[in-house]
Amino acid sequence: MAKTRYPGLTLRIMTSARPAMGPGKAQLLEHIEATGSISAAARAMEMSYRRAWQLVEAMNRDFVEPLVSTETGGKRGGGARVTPIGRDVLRQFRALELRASGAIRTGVGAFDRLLKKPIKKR
Amino acid sequence: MAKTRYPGLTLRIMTSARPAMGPGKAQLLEHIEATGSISAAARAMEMSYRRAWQLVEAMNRDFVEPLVSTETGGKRGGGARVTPIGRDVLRQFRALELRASGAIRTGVGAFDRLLKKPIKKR
DNA sequence: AGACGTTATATACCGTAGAATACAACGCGG
DNA sequence: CCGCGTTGTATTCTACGGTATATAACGTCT
Repeated sequence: MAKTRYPGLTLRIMTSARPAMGPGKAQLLEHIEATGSISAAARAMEMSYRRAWQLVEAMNRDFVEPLVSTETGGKRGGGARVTPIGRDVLRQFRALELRASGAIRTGVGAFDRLLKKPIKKR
Repeated sequence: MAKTRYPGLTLRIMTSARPAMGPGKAQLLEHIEATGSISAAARAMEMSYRRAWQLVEAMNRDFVEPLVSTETGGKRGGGARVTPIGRDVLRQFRALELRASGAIRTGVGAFDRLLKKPIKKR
């Protein structure tokens, strides 16, 4: 999964009520896509299973269709997959991050010079 | 003070350690500028004085010069003013928000159609 | 039948961010 | 000299987000 971060900014898409998509949920979706499991994704992110599950539940609730489908039992004991709309949401969000990041890149430099510690880059 | 929000996104400028500037601190600066007092700004935002003061302290610590200067005693009992660099930081941050918001405006529309509840607008 | 690794859910616990409260210092004005 | 409204600081309390833990249901495989 992409470990891409966008230096110096965090972007959150807000609904009227609460944050619908942000860096955390996006990364979780990527880990679920990579591992096929909520619990494996949670372990990879060093996040409790409960929290990961709650984030998945929130995403499935807030969007018109579930972003993650799950099944219990079976060969692997169960699993989770990112749905087509889930991949779509993820791709769109990453694109928005990139565009926002690109739009402010120059301005961030001036801002950086006013800070003691530099902007987060990695 | 400007009550401008940028529909659908929140932007935070991150240093290597922690968020250096975001919607909350920006709004606090505007209230301090408008009222000439940390406590009045806190009351206006329905925030505890302590929290407002901590945010001011963090900003004064993280930037090369204080964004807010204060004095105790005197006619009004004391007060706080946004320094020139403080106004500069605020202006730059609001500009960054605008540019980021503008850059993703079209994409946010597509995102919106995937959400049950619409994007925050006000 | 039983073991395994998941999802799904409940419950108890904890760490900490923030609120509430209290109080000293300051400086002007009555 | 005292009161007022600040800043600045310490202390206590509370609400809550998140962790840890336990357990049930599920389906496949041995």
